[in-house]
Amino acid sequence: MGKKQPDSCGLGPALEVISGKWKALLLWQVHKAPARFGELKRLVPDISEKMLIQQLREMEADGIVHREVFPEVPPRVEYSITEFGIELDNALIPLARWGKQHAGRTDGQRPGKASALAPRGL
Amino acid sequence: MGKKQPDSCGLGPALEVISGKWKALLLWQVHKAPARFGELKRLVPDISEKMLIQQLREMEADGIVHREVFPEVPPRVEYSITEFGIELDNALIPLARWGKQHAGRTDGQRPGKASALAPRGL
DNA sequence: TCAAGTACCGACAAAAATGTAAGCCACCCA
DNA sequence: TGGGTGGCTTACATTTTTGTCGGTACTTGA
Repeated sequence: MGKKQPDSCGLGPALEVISGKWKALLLWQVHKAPARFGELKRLVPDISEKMLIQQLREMEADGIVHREVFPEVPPRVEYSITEFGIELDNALIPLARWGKQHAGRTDGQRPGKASALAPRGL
Repeated sequence: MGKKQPDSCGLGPALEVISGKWKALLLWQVHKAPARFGELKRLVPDISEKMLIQQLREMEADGIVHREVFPEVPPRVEYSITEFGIELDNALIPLARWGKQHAGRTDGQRPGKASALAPRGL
């Protein structure tokens, strides 16, 4: 970090925020509607509880999702998208369109990939 | 892949294509101007040769950069951005703007991060 | 009393991504 | 004959990310 490079285009922070295996998927789920922990678990069946909570916490720290505890019985925790998250979502639309338009050129070509990242159905 | 989910928004492929530690940076460099191997090495000083060639090859496989060998002496290899890559670049602009606008909310908050991904100056 | 549901935490292990260092081959120049 | 450049390749090590599995605390229902 000695010399500040003139090429700070903002992509770094942005990519960091969504580049978890499940983050985009989770962002999209809470974008559709607020959801509670167990609900998200059901919506994204292949995620483990550890990963679910971990990614949610990071997204919370990054300000794109909001976590609210309702002191009821049984306890209820709801995750919802923030304004900040909605803007991110919108910024992702062109990228999604790009991926959709040219689907098939990249996907399925590399056999050894596509297992760790991009679970499926993005 | 048993049941096709209705939520194929294209983000998966797109994220897979740019989510390497150096890919966005490299895409941006070849976007500015075609460059040869050693040139890229100089432009992105912290990348190792192995990573450089690896990421370039993957980007080539994904169709976003083009590799051309000039049978000269000394041998010359030039990497340039493709049409496909330019479109990707454009699709990334809103995302970059998002990251730039809200810089500081995410960056620098998590001490243990920012080392593996997003080298610097994105 | 036992099972089940909700929302987690944490140790450990596997897998994936990245880094380090060395070597290769063809050529040029001295 | 030896060193330097260009564009790689390969083996191996380290770091980062993700997964597995078990446990916690509380409460309701059978």
